[in-house]
Amino acid sequence: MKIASPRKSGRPLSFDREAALQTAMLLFWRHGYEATSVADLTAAMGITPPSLYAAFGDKKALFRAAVQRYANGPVTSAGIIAGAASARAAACGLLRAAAVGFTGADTPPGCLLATGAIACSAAAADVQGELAAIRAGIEAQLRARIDAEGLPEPAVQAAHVMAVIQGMSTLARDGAPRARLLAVADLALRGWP
Amino acid sequence: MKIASPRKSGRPLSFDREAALQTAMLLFWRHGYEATSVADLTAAMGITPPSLYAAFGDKKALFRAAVQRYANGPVTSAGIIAGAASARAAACGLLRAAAVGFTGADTPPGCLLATGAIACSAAAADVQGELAAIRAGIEAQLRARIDAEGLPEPAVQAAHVMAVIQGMSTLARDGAPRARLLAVADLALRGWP
DNA sequence: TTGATTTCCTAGCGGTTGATACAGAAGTCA
DNA sequence: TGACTTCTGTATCAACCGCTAGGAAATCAA
Repeated sequence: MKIASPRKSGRPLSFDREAALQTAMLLFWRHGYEATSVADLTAAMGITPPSLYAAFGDKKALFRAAVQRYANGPVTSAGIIAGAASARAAACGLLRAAAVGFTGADTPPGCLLATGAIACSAAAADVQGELAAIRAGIEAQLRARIDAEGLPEPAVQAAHVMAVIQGMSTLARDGAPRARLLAVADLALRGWP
Repeated sequence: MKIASPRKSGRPLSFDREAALQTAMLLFWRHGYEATSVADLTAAMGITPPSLYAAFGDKKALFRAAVQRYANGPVTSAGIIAGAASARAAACGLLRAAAVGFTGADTPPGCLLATGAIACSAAAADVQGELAAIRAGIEAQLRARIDAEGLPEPAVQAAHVMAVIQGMSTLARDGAPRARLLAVADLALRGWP
């Protein structure tokens, strides 16, 4: 039974797997899952289709890995929520992180989780569901944080924050600058209980 | 020169053009522009490809006609904004109409303008831009309404309302019921100046 | 060097995409 | 009735889709 360290031998990889995954993530981020073709991916990653399939499985698995890389970056929603001093601080942190993350100079505008698979064919329904599950998880964590403080309407408050975040993704895609998004984030908290 | 009424002669259409357009609109609404194939459309509309192309031009023109039909329905954003008694009433009307419109029993969840062409390939960049222009137009009308009353930060207020509306589309797609969306709409107005 | 192992690229698979040539059918006109 | 116009279905186009078979090339242990 193979326990660990499969003693790699044979021809080594000719490309940086993490760099290729980063490139794929940026493409998916900009164009979404279905509108990004394998030909687009291989061209941007600088590899051929067989290398892509050998390294990542298939297009769906590559997208999942890209989403994983996106969600587990230096700033995570779970980290913001858990590390905040209060539910209000958690909501504020999420909104501000979204405003900044959706308007990065070196990244596509908007949010991969929000736009990666919103309207897609039946063949991508599972991918759509996975992103929805991630969004639901973030919303549930925020709701639990609000509920723990005994604030009113935790579900509605959490849903409102999520809606503003998803909407800011579209605003960013439509060209709204970071300052505008940060102002919207502040405004969204003005109705906090 | 052909002035008007091109004196239709020849074989008449064997299908109801408006009903077919309605069917196409619902398909685009659910799956978006690119994920809806011509084969999907012809199957649902009950016609063959040549009939579709003769009646509507091409897929892009059919989508534009569907968007037109969607935006010019019984309830329009421009009508809500123009008919409201105040800027606050306009924002409230838009938010509530969105909550209701995104959770119709006989229509797909969410908003065609929000999800019809969010993340798409370069070939659909023009369609994406057209939807963005429609969104920008609605936001501009709302902003003008706010500005006319001398309220503070009209641009940010309008952007916030638009963000909540776009976000509610995603919430609806993820299964949020109408009551939840209406509660979010009310909450979004709590920070009104 | 030899053999085992792994990755590499070339070429192409079957299927789907949006869109159309063609010929006949079904109407309106005189 | 017959000329004319328009719509209809069949059958298909070239291009692209996600994906892979097959063999050459590169690295390892021995």
